[in-house]
Amino acid sequence: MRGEEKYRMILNAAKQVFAMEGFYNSKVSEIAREAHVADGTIYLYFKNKDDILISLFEEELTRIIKTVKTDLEPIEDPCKKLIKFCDNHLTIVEADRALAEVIQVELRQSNKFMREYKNKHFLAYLNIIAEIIAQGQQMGVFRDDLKPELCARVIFGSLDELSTYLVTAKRKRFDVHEVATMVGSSFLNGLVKENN
Amino acid sequence: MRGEEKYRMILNAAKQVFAMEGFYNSKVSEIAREAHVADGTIYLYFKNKDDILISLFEEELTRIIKTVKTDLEPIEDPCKKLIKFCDNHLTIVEADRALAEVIQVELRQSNKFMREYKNKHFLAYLNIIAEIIAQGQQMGVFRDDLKPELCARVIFGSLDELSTYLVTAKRKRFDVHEVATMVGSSFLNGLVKENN
DNA sequence: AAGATATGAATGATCATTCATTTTTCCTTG
DNA sequence: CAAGGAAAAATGAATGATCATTCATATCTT
Repeated sequence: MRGEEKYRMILNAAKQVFAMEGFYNSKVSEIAREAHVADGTIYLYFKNKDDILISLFEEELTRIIKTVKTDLEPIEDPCKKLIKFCDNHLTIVEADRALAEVIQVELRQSNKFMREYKNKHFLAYLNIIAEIIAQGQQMGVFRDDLKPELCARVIFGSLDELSTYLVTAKRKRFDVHEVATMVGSSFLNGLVKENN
Repeated sequence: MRGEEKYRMILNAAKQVFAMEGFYNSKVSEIAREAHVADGTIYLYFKNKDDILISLFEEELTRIIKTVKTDLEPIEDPCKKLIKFCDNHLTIVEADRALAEVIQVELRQSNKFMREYKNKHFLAYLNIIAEIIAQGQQMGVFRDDLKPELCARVIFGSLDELSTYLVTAKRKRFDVHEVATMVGSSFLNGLVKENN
C-alpha cells in the first residue's frame, strides 16, 4: 500500500471516529483500529492528534469550496445561484453525514489551534454567499440595504442548523432538493426587490 | 456564606471557564480557583464535571425560556412577535457572552450525556418560534406552505450564527436592536403573504 | 542486505475524584 | 452571655485512571 493511500485511510477513519465520539472523546488507538493500522503508525503521518483534525479540515474544506465554486460559476441569475448554493450545501451534508457532524461540532470549538484553521476556510465559504448577494445587488435584483456579510451569516446559519435537523431526524426522510428550493426561495422573497 | 450562594458562585465560575477554554480543556481545579473554593468543595455541590455543565444548562435555559415566554405573551401581531423574539435572542447573547459561547459550543457536542439534556430545553426554545409561525398561519398572516418546524430551525440557525459573529466581531459594535429588526423583517418579507 | 515502514508495549503526563483532616457554624447550657 | 462541643462544611494533598506519544524491535521492499 502506498503512503498516500494510508494517509487517506487514517483520515477517513478519523472522520468516522470524530463524528461518532467528538474530538475529545476519540482515542487515537480507536482511529488506529478503525484504519487497520498500529497506533504508532499514525504518528508517521501526523504530528499529533490535533494535527489529524486540522488535516481533515484542510482536505475536506478545500475540496468542498473548489467544487462549489465550479458548480456556481456558470450560473448567471443570482436567484438561481443562491438556490443552487443551498442545494449544494444540503447535498454535501446528506452524502457525508460524518463529515457534517465533524464540521458542525468542531467549527464551534474555540481552541486557539482550531480558530486559525477553521477561520481561513470557513470565511472562504461564507464569502461565496456574500459574493452572490453582492452580485445580485449590482445587477439590481437584490435589495441594496442588506449587508452581504450579514446575509451570508444568516443564510449559512440556516443551512447549518437545517443540516443538523435533517441529519438527526430519524423519522421523515426529507427530499434535499425540495428543502433547498423551499429555503432558498424563502430567503429570496425576503431579498428580492418588491417592485420587480 | 449560604450553600445556595456557593452553588451559584461555582456555576458562574464554570461558565466563565467553559466559555474561555471549552468544556474539555477546562480543569475542575481552575473552576475552583475562579470560584475561590477548594477543588473538593465542588464535589459537595456537583456529582462530577459533567454535572456542572448539565446544571449550567438547566439553570440558564430554564431562566431564558421563562423570560422569553413572558416577554412574548402580551404581543398579538405575529410579525411583531417574531421581531421581538429575534431582539430578545440577540440581547441575551450581547448581555452574557460567556453564556452564549458555552451554549453555542456545547449545544453541538454529541455526547450521549449532553444529548438528553440539551434536547429537552433546546426543543422548548425552538418550539417558541414554531408556535409564532403556526399562530401567524392560523391568523392568515403567514404563508401556509411553510412547515413551522422547519422555519423554527431556519430562524434559530440564523440567530445563532449571527450571535457568533456579533460576539466575535472585534471591530464594529453592532446595534443589537437594529440587527434584530433587520433580520426579523428580512424573514418576514419572505414569510408574509404577498397579497396582503 | 540496507533502507523504509510498521508495530504495539511501555512511558509519563494530565487531571478528575476522593477522603482524612481542619475549620466554621450554631445550638446548648451553666 | 460565654464556653463548649457536635454536626456541617470546606480543604487540598494523595490517588488512580486514562490516554497521547515514543521507541526498541520487527517486517516488508527493492
